[in-house]
Amino acid sequence: MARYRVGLATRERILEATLEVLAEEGLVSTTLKAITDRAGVGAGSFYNLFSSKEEAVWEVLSNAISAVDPDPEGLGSETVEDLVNAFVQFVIGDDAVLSRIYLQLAASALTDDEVAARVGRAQERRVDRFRAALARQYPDASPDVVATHAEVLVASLTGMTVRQGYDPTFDFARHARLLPTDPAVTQACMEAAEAGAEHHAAGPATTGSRAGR
Amino acid sequence: MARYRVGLATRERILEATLEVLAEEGLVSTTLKAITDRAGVGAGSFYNLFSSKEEAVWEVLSNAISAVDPDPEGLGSETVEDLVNAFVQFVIGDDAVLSRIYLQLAASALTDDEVAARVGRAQERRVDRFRAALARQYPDASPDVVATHAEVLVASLTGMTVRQGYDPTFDFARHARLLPTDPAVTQACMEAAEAGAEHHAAGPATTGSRAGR
DNA sequence: GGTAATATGGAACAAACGCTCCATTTTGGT
DNA sequence: ACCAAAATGGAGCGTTTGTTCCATATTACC
Repeated sequence: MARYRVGLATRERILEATLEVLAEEGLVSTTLKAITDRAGVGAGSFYNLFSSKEEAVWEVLSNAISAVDPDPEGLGSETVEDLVNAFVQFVIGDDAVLSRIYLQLAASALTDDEVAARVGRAQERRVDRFRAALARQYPDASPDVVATHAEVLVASLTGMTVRQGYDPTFDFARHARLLPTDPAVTQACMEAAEAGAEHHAAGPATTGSRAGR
Repeated sequence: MARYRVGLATRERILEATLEVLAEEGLVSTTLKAITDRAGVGAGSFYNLFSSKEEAVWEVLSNAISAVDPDPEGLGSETVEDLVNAFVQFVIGDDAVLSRIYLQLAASALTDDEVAARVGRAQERRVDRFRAALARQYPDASPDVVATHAEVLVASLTGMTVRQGYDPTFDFARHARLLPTDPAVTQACMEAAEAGAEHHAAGPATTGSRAGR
């Protein structure tokens, strides 16, 4: 829709404004007026470049989604530490707005199937990369344990991102780097859980079954 | 505002409808018409009982927030396992709508300071209960390690709740129960991280410092 | 059963929403 | 310099939002 240089320039300006407004106002509260005001353009200019508000928003959101897992070049040699560090950068780095938008997305996934599908795919890819890195670093661990461990790892990072969202004093980087990377931890937990389940099956067991020291 | 029995009854009906609509439509997309239609009342009746839409919504949200940590009676004797099980019930139990609303809240905390404050307080209470339970079960662990472990534990559960949000096939209960409850895990991670940091300080270290198997 | 307080549904309101339309200006190849 | 194509800002469209107003119906106490 844009063929002159000025048009392409304002297009970029609009996308930038959309990103900022999304981060500040949230996904549903982002209005067209807020976008055009910040970009310094009229509604006519906007609709000359985008067919709808949704189109501009989705273009920004797609970038946010793919920005979670950067450096596709390092695929196949990255370590778990590398992936965790990339996640930390995503949350507290220069482009931290993206992680805020990502959380908005996760919330709207609850009520919007299309969003759920896209976020789900992105998250799946991320878990896969963690799984691959874990399998590379711990070749002796069983695939099942590695898969579960990757799942828990990504979930923990996501949860800390939420925490960081409403509590900016939370030391995200420190906590993120303290997550266990060794699948042996998960293996131990699985065995403990199994033993606990048997123990549970043995006696009727009240809800307050103590683990003790 | 309600003094007759019929008034109190419709008030309850409206709150119930609000809860349902909130869970289905999300926090921002919940409209007054959706609420009144589902409750089967006119707008006049609504404003006879509530001074604004926000008031009804907040009343429901407050309940959702406090429902995260039930059974205040068990305070002081509950185990970590108990707390995890309570969380699992919160997410996949009969009142699972509440966990959906809770996620919506966490997202709006990003753009609304009042929401952030309330969610933050609730989360703090929850971490405290985990910390207390951990300290009870592992009296030999250092308070600092226990605190960090509680933080990581709650974050992991929250992250899994997000996961469950956009992927209903995710086995929340299984993964939740596989989380490490022993603070020794966190302690080991802290020591490993410290060693890694020293190692990092020693050599200029590329981003790809391998952990090895 | 009379009566004042409360409850009820729906018409009507102003504000905000996404979007269209259009007169005007700017662009870029000739 | 010319001119068709593209870019621009803003008035205004229809719709939806939360809320108010009010005539009527119901309630509960004497």
